[in-house]
Formats: sequence, structure tokens, C-alpha cells
Amino acid sequence: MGRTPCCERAAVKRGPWSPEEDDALRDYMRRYGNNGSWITLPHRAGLRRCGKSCRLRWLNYLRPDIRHGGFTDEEDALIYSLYSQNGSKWSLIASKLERRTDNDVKNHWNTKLKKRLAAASAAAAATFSSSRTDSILPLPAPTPAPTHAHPHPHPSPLLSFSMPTVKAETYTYDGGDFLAPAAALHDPFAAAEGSTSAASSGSNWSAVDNGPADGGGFFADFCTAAASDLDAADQFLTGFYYPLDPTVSLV
DNA sequence: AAGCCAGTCAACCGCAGGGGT
DNA sequence: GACCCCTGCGGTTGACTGGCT
Repeated sequence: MGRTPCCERAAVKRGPWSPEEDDALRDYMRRYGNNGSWITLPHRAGLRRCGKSCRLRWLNYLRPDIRHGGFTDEEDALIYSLYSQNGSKWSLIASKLERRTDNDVKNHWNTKLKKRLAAASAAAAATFSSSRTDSILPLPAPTPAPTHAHPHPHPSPLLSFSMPTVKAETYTYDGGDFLAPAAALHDPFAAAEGSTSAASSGSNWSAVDNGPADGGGFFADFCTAAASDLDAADQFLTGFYYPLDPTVSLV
């Protein structure tokens, strides 16, 4: 039962690649490229490795046109932005970054960016919840979505985004306030965490403009505003936290 | 010096989907 | 349409490393 393995496990080597194996694969790819299939490449290259392992090693490590580590602030901002728009589509995100691999971007997100965002979120949430007694964010009456991005009201020292974002989501209106969905109330940054929260339930932090650095600014700026000044946070929300589309429902 | 712990990243696993038969 | 093979992708694991106690 179960899935047929892509190669005979007992017959192939696993684990870290030795320099000799790297040389063999690099040399083979340089001479012949992957003419044929990855499955048969190990045999042709004289490697006792699974074809998938060879492919991964080549694409993520040995390929000459890739960079490792040393992500710049600009790249970080772009990753935040693309993640907020697309979720964990690492291959897509990597394709927008020059000479980066999906594995590298994914690791960078999981080890650095996600934690940075979580820390900012926690700080903002703590400040916000300790300062408010009501559980409803004071959302403004609906206003037409702007056709152009606003100038940034609170440039963030935390993350260098320049574009504001709004949230496209279904809201309810109780006659006085617009009520954000519960998930957003408890974790306004949940969407940025991806699959387990808002992103999987249809929330989508979308950019007003489609500039390359859009998308993640809301989190950073709200964090900054909330952490430093509650009024500023309210003002920030008033400015940007409004229904974007006709899915707004009045109850 | 030794043990522990957290961070990092290479590598693996399993699934989805495309293409060929 | 059903099946198989292969590739690509995203999630996860585990080895390694450096810092701290």
C-alpha cells in the first residue's frame, strides 16, 4: 500500500551532499544540462542519489546564478508585500526576487521575517488591548475606496513600506460602527501569518496601488502607530481600515 | 568544559497537477 | 476518461552551529 517511492531508498544515498557529489552533479549539468529527466540523471551522472534530491540540490544550491543569504531591506519589504498578497507562494515570491530560490525565501521568512512580524504584532496588540476597554475597533462609516494610494501618515521605522493598504473583507454594521470580523479584532495581523488564519478564510490584505512595494504596509504602520500612540493608531485605522468592496453587509 | 537551547538552513516528504499514452 | 510518470511546490524535519548558563 501507499505511494510508490520515486526511487529505491536502500539503493540511494541520503543526507548532506559531499563535495565530490556536488562536483559530479555540477560537472554533469555543465556538460549536458538536464537532457532527459531528473529521474534518470543520477544514473547518467554516476550519482547514487534520488533524482528529486539531485534536482533540489541543483536548483537550490549548485546553480551558478543564485544568491544565498544576505537579504536586503528592499527584498524583505518585497517579500512582506508579496506574502501579504499571495500567501505562501514561495516560488512565485522567489520569481520576483532576483536570483533567489523558493527554498531560500521560505527559510528566510520562517526564520526571520515571520518572527519580526510576530514581535511587532504582539507589541502592538499588547499596547492596544491594554489601552482599550471596548472590544470593537472604532471603524469609520464606509467611504469610497481611494483611486490612488494615500501618502503615508506614519512612516514606519520598523519596516520600510511606503504604500498604505486596505482590507477587502465582509464587515457588519450595527448602526453606529463597522464591526470587523472576529479574527481581525483579536489579531489584526493574522492575514500576514497566512494559511491558518485570515488568509485561508478569505481575508486578503490588498494594496490600493499595485506598486512593487505594496501590501504589507498596513501591519507595520499599525504596529508602529499602536505601539507609540493610541490616538495615532485610531487615526490610522480611521484612515485606512474601511470596506474596500461591495461585500460589505449592513445588519 | 559540558550541557542546553534556540536559530539557521539544507534536505526530505508527500501532494498536486501537467503531459503522455 | 483512466492511468502512469514526472516535475514542481510547500510543509516539515533534522543536522549543525553558536551563544548562554
